[in-house]
Amino acid sequence: MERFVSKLISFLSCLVFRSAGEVHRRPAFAIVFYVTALAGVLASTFGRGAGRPAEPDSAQTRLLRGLEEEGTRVVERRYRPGDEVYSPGDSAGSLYFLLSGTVRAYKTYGNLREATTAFLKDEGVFGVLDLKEEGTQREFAEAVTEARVLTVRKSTVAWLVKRSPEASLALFSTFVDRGRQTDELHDLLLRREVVSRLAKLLLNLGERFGEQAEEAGAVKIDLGLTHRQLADMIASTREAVSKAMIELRCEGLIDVRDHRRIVLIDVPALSDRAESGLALRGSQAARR
Amino acid sequence: MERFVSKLISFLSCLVFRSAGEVHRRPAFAIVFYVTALAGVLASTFGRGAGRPAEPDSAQTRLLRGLEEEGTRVVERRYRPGDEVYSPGDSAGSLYFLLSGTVRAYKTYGNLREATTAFLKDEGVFGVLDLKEEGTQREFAEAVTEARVLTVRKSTVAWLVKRSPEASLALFSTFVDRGRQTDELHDLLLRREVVSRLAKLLLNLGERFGEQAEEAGAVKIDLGLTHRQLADMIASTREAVSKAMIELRCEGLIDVRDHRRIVLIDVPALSDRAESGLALRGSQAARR
DNA sequence: CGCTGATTTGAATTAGATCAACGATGGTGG
DNA sequence: CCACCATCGTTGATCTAATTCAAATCAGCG
Repeated sequence: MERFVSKLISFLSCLVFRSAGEVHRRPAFAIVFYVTALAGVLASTFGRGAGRPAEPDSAQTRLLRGLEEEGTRVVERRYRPGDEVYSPGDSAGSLYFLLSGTVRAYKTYGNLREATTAFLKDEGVFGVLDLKEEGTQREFAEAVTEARVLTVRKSTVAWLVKRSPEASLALFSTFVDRGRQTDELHDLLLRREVVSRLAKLLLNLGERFGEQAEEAGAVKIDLGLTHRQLADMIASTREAVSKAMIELRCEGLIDVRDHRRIVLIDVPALSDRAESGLALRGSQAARR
Repeated sequence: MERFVSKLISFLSCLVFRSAGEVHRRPAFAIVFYVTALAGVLASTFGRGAGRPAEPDSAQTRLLRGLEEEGTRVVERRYRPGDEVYSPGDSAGSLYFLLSGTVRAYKTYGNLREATTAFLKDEGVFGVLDLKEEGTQREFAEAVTEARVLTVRKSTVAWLVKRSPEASLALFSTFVDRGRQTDELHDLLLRREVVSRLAKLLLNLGERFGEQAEEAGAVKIDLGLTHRQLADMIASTREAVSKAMIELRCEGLIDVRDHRRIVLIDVPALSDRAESGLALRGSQAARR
């Protein structure tokens, strides 16, 4: 009976583009602080995250500074872990700029599974990346950690773009950064085997969020990611990730320290693992 | 022995980011016509493809008209089916605008397989979508049919963007169009079963390239795609596509007429097929 | 007419999803 | 402070779909 109810919920939920997981996980509604900010306020707001703030001269910073100088109206919101920023069907009239914290965008697919399509930390745009106000969101976005997000109406951005070439180029760069991540996601999803996908993911994460580890050449990924989160990023399952992680650990390519601290020991070898599903096998495929 | 040679070639080829298939398929070098064009020339060049020309007011047309009016120097090249536009490692200093014909971008992965990451007809940008001149290509691009491509240095585009807000917005739209396609590719790759992926692909193609078929509500896809090409678009194999096509045909969702003319009979049903790997089954997954 | 490449079919194999079960962990509320 | 509960990490057994391999038919083209 419980099972049936669960199914029913999931079915109904799907109708409105929400997975059952969604519903279960967030019984309480997001608590959001609204801060209507004008130029003066913004000056004190940007780049002061608890975590590593956006680089002082990143494209995003330049863009937001542009907005600031023009004295446009924007909204900063704070989210707590698990809070939803938007979900499919919501208006896509704004762009969202991450100021601090971590946010992920994801889609649901198949039977109640979710695939993380973007993982942002401390900076980055999200939302539907265009300047048309009409559309609707086609994916979910939620805060992973405490996060500060700046919401800007697209008309405002378009107005700024028309006005300032610098802002235009800055916006470009911001979008392009996201584009590159999207490309990496492709590379990831193409790989057949879970180990390959995982290896590739770890390399990507290492490149974007990695810190110098104790050992020379080793990279530390200190995001506290669970196996489930990793699974969602490579379109697989907890169990499969578990096994793959163990495999990589046994091969000495990675190491996991005091729960969740992933260290990439041998990056070149990891790359190999990521590329070749198995370079060893047959390889007569695609001979045309 | 032959087999060994084939392996060796493929191995060596991979080192320079070229699949063996690549090498085998194009024994002759691409023959390319260079047409250095200035403003006056361009006026007579744009939008006169053999195929359906870009809409007179598409973002791309506006953008190119902008270039034209500024009298900037661009290059139009013609490619024959199978000719390579660029491959990984080539400079990414230019943007490529498709004027007529069909072009695809693809990556190689696993053991000599290729995945089509973009499929453009009559219009669209390709190349590394940013305005930095330094990088290198990370994928292949080849002409599928006879094609005319306009090559524009990124510095030229950047210069135009700084100069003209309209051009800036037009470039934006052009990029955004590609972004949407990329998103669709994600949706595609996430699906587990081949039938789902294929159904989704056909729907996408129908939406982008479909024509009204004889029957009401039916959509005709007349691109002359082979099963292999379809397979490359959904990261699968010829055989699997064959079977999936038959399955869809038996269910009366699609029809194939005189070789390669695909007709989507029942679009709504096809959507169902695309969404639910199988809505019927277990569905206890991801219950957290 | 004989080629090459495309399509179709079938059989064998395999990777991974699914399902179940258990100890460990960490946070919550009493 | 402790009991409780949810989630996490791990393992193993089962099952399914898709790749791989092999082979035969068909279509179009020089």
